[in-house]
Amino acid sequence: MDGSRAGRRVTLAEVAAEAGVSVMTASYTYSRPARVSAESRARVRAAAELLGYAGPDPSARSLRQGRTNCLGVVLGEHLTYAFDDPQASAFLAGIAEVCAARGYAMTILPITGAADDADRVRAAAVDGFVVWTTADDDPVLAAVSSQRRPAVVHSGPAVDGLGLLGIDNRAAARAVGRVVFAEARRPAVVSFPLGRDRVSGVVKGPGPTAASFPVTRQRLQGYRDAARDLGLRWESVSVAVCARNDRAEAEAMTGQLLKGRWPPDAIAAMSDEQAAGVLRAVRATGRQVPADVAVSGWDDSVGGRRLGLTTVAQSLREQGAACATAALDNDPRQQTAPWSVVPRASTRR
Amino acid sequence: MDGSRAGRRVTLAEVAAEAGVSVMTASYTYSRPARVSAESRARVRAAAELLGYAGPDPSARSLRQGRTNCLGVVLGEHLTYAFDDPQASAFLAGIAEVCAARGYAMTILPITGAADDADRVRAAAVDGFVVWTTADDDPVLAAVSSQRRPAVVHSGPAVDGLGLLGIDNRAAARAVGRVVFAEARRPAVVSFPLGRDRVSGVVKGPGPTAASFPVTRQRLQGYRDAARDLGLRWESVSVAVCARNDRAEAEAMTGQLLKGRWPPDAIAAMSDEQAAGVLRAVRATGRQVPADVAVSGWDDSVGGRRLGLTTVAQSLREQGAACATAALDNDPRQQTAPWSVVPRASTRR
DNA sequence: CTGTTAGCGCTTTCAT
DNA sequence: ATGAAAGCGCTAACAG
Repeated sequence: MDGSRAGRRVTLAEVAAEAGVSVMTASYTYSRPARVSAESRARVRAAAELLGYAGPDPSARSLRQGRTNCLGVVLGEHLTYAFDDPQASAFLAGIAEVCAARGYAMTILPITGAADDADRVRAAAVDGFVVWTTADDDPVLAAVSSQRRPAVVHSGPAVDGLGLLGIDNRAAARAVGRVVFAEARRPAVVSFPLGRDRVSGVVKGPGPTAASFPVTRQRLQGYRDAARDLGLRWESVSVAVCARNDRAEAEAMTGQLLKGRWPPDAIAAMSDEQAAGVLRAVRATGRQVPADVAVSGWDDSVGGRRLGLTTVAQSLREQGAACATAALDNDPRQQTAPWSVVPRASTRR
Repeated sequence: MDGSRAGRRVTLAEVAAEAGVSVMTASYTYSRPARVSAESRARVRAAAELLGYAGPDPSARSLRQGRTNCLGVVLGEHLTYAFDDPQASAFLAGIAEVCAARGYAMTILPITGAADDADRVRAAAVDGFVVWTTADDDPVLAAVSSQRRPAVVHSGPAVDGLGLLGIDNRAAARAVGRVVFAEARRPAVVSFPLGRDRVSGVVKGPGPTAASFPVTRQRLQGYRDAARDLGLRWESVSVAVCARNDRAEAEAMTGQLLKGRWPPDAIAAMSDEQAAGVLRAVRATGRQVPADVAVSGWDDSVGGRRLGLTTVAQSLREQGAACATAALDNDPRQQTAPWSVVPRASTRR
């Protein structure tokens, strides 16, 4: 079972000896070749080749230089799930772009929701962190914060001393809510989970602290603002909380809403993915969109565009890039990213 | 611009001094707490808290222990694109799963296609590599191979001494080709790019060495096998080579094929994403699927399922997990993953 | 352009 | 249960 690729390490000192030069000449051959004569360089290269030296040991170099050239990415409890979420993937792509441009590697930390997550954050050989949005009570936030390394949290929660970057979710939800709830009498929301327990179910007009995911909380507040702007009672608005950002679950939850005593005539979802499920469920009951039920999504995805979904446009890719830049530049400011409402045929105006 | 999170490092020695114990007692407090008396442990913890010590420095620990607890992932020239590709994302999710379970971090290397890619591979502080399939002539393969660390290449090219894991693309293409080309007289293929230059265009019956991406090459060979099995001349089969795995480009290329003098009556694509574009282009000309044109995809994606696409099912997620396991276990074997043809309504039988 | 010295922060080894 | 010594492999700083 054991392969042959565990050979004893060759050191720079051995290469230098073989080449008949000092260790520093060998070292400079790799780190600053211009400072070494062409002849020495050639001898060092030849010796390295002969001995099978694969270049300076990265850990030793990191220890000496005091930096790793790695940016850490904390995906909260999502982990593998993040790769399934197109928005999270776009965010990672943005980080990857910046890392590639600056010669940094991108270290994704294995968060699982278990108690030892904090240890893993502490054990990460990285120069800074980008944290994908998580819940207020997520212990990895404290672990990141206790490191003396720059970190930026995407979309919250805000942590003292750490950067924060994202859109104004409340304002965006209010804006799109006004569009989707226009001319409606029984608005409803299909929501992301409220907290890390990811309990699903329908609640009525949840209060401003019902959700511990800041993104969910702020969007709910924005939808509430929109409802009130339009003279609608938030307290009677049904919010179908889904455990995951998932088309199938949104479809099932919408089916429930439509079977209720007060079937909604406008549904604001929190992603285009969810909204696609909402559309299916609405049409499955023979209702027309937007005449009978208006629907809005979030994220302006390719799929949503095809479905004619009114949505909130934002660039997770650019936000990922901006988070990475801020983390690598040790810039702990709060930054606000742009967004816009894209009205399409799924809403009444 | 500079934040306050660049404080001087606190060392274990300082913590030990503050706690009034030896450095080793402080060290054991972190690495093997059971070997330290409860009292010493408490004093060390208190001293660490007081001084703001965030735990042993990962680079120093890596240097001393000779391992990093990081698995490197090489995405070839794709990099950011990999996050857009659902199959690559699934593969990464599989790797992430294994890494999380074994307490490893997952380091994605910043490959850009530039000349310094090899340096970056060499500079990676990782214990092993998983390489996402690339072209025969990709220089990062040599860079990975020259490291004395275990590595597994997904789907090829095969590299001496490195592990190899993937499905038998040729056999799978032959099998699905027999289904989609059945009863056809003018089969065609919508293909991934042939080489790293990613030139697009239509070629006729390309030979078995036309492609330097092994996956593309093997699938083309399999489609050729299938054509010949059915008594069709491969030399007259049009292969529309796309630059990217992308719905829009496949749609455009298919449009070209259908406008030609010998419009195809069966089209085998290399992904469900491409096949979705093929379907749109076919239907845009008023043709029926499969009566006028049979279509097949590859990967058994959720979207493909909805479209009723005949396809090849494989689990990239499981393959990612298997690659990670093999790399971490230093197991350089060649392993073959399972696949199956899923016949659906987009083909004639 | 090249070499010497010192030490990055930690853990292995061996002793007590 | 605790500690002293040694050194992982490399490069910053300085001297020649």
